[in-house]
Amino acid sequence: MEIQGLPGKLLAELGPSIASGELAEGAVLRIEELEERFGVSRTVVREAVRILESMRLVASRRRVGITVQPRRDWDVFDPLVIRWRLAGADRAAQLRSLGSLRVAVEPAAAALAAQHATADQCRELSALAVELTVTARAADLTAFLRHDIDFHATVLRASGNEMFAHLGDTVGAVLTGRTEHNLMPHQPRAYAVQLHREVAEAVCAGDAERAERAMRTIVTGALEELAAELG
Amino acid sequence: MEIQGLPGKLLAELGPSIASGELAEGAVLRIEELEERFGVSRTVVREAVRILESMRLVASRRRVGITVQPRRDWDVFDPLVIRWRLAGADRAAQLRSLGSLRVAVEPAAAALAAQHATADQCRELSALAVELTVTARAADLTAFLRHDIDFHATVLRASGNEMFAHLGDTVGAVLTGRTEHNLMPHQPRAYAVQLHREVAEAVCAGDAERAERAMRTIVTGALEELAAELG
DNA sequence: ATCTTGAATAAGTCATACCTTTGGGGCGAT
DNA sequence: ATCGCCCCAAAGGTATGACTTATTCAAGAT
Repeated sequence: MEIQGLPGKLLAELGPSIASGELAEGAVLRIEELEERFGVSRTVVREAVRILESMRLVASRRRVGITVQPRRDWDVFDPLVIRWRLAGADRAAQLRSLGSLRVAVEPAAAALAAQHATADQCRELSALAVELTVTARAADLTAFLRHDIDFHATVLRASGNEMFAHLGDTVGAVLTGRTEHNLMPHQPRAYAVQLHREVAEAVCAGDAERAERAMRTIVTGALEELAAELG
Repeated sequence: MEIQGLPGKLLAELGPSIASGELAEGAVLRIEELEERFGVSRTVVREAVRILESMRLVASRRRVGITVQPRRDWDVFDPLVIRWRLAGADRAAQLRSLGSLRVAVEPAAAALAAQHATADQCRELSALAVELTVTARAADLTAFLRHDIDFHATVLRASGNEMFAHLGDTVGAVLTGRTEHNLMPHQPRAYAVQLHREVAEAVCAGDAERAERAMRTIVTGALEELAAELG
């Protein structure tokens, strides 16, 4: 759990309820009601609500209560909101949004990585590319996933752009979700693995254009598979 | 102010202090100290701190206090964090990050917009392109800025991707900051204006490739100017 | 019908007491 | 002198009750 303590418990309950649409836009909660429902004090309820408010999932107004806000107001970049949506009924929409985001960001990150990656990061990318090849061949999806996440996170980090770097976890969540819901081929496609190797090579060689192209192929491929899977 | 009430006051003070580096990584605050400093109750302090914690600007530990977290942990996509950084000593770095993000996202958004824009959005884009032309010629920077922000926000919204759409405000903040700090030519370049018209046209014509290319030219140009300006 | 006013309601704030965790110092054993 | 254990104090975490303030809604006046 991200946020600790009792407020975290409330969040873990309320956040997903709202993100999944179970608590629809306009639904009203009251502090007192939440106190009773969770058996906690006002202090705790208020802190949890404040956090939801800062994510714009809810708005609190006097004499009215705590009302669930329309989706378009939600802070869709908040890591918790993303996780909650991925876990619930909104999963498909969230995956689509993130898919497009990846298509936009990851190729650009790869290009920057080719210019800014440190020697260590190059070594790590190369090593991860090897691991991907090995685990793909062995059809070890768990290890493959771990290295795949690591690979993309490393590229994003190597871009030298802090905002790109922060998308590492989010991309990780997407990949995890994809594997968990069997949106992945039973054995990773050799072609995709080959592209990862190419990204690693190009980044290490400082070839921004090739890195970008290879990465774009990877993420557009992923997006297409996703679209096919989700209809 | 985004977050209302007394906790908002604290945030408005603490957030910028941290974002600007005035309160450096590792600095320790105590609840009691903040109570006295701001003349508010524990409840209020705690709620403000909770929010800072959810942005990962600080972490709270028993027996230690509230410690400022290293930059790399910050939730750099949080709109408030972005605004605070833009307002303070971190402005240059934040603008650079956002510049790269724009280069990645806006062309992709323009391409999607060409496929998904509604008739209304097309009309709005066209009208805004006209306004840009007019206000640029009149060297009315204020009106130009307003329409420029609106233009980019509309393209992002028209992409049909909620995450892209949410970057509208952020891009607006960047453009505002650029104008306020005279990082803009005294009169908007005719060339840039022409590119906006081209984006509008291409989007309305459903020509994704041309829309993407024109938008890419705009944002890479902005990034280059920024780099030149900031060294 | 419209405006005013007042009462009811729910969030916002405060003060205080108490619980829980944890870092660090002191003490003893080795 | 060093190591390890234990206990205490410090600071955040939670609970509670009283009070304040804003806001809605409706009743009554115009």
